[in-house]
Amino acid sequence: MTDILPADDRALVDALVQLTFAIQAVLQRVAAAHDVSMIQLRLLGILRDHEPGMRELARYLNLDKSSVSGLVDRAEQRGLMRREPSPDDGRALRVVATPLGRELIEAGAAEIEREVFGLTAGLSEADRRQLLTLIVRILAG
Amino acid sequence: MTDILPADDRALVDALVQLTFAIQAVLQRVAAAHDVSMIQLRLLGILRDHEPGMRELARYLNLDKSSVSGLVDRAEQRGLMRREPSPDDGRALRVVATPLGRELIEAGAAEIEREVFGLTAGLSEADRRQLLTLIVRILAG
DNA sequence: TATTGTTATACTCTATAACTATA
DNA sequence: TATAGTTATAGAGTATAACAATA
Repeated sequence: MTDILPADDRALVDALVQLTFAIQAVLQRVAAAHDVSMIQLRLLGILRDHEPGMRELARYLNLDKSSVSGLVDRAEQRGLMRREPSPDDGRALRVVATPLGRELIEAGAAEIEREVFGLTAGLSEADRRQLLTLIVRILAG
Repeated sequence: MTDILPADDRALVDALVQLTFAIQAVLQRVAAAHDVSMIQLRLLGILRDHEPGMRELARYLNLDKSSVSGLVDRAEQRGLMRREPSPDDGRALRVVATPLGRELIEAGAAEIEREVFGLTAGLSEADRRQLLTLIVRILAG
């Protein structure tokens, strides 16, 4: 594949959006394999490294706090997480993954890593380095 | 940014997933700006170049046909598309975008192009060419 | 008063199952 | 019988508005 032609902006945008759909399809499939929704998987992903309050969770997920109440309700009913009182603030809660929730997200994350990495099977090691560099620069923008 | 280090596979996967969320956020925002959902915008995107039947639409969107019935119901009520009888098959329909639906998707697509391209503002022309090449190779995989 | 969180309500999106009409 | 599509039903996800409890 040559680099001598100027990039077509629309082609780049189309490629980026198509890539998005391909990756979202992986996430969707992995979530479904564990019988949860993508948003629940994402929520568990946050709980991997955080014990956020409801408001913090709403900010991470870009949802209204009332939506998060419902998400956590259903996840709690499934035994994936629990609400704990905040030690500092009598109004606030901390949402914590249960061992079951942790198992699910660890397994899911491993599958996502394997499958998404698998999308890059056609690239060389140098290509992957280059791709990572470019994406990191986009995300830093 | 140097290329002398070997790529960390997990870092690449994380970057790809984060990029996905960033682009999905753009799509979500553009859809919301036009007061439609992402799935409705995507549906209209299909109607830009096709006049599919309900079953075909379900296949494109990877949804059950009954889900598509509801999507088209609501879009039709908003005047964005209409069902027409198929000339060939008495059972089948063709779904066609109305001028209003066409306006919406043309405007939305332009905004998406502008905003997604904007994400690459920190890249040089050569970087963009390289990025396009890499993504095309992933999608061809 | 402001903040944290829940609840009531309404709507969209989705799948499953049962149905109608046409092929 | 098989296919194209709809409808009934149920549940998840979401936002808005009103609320309770704490800061």
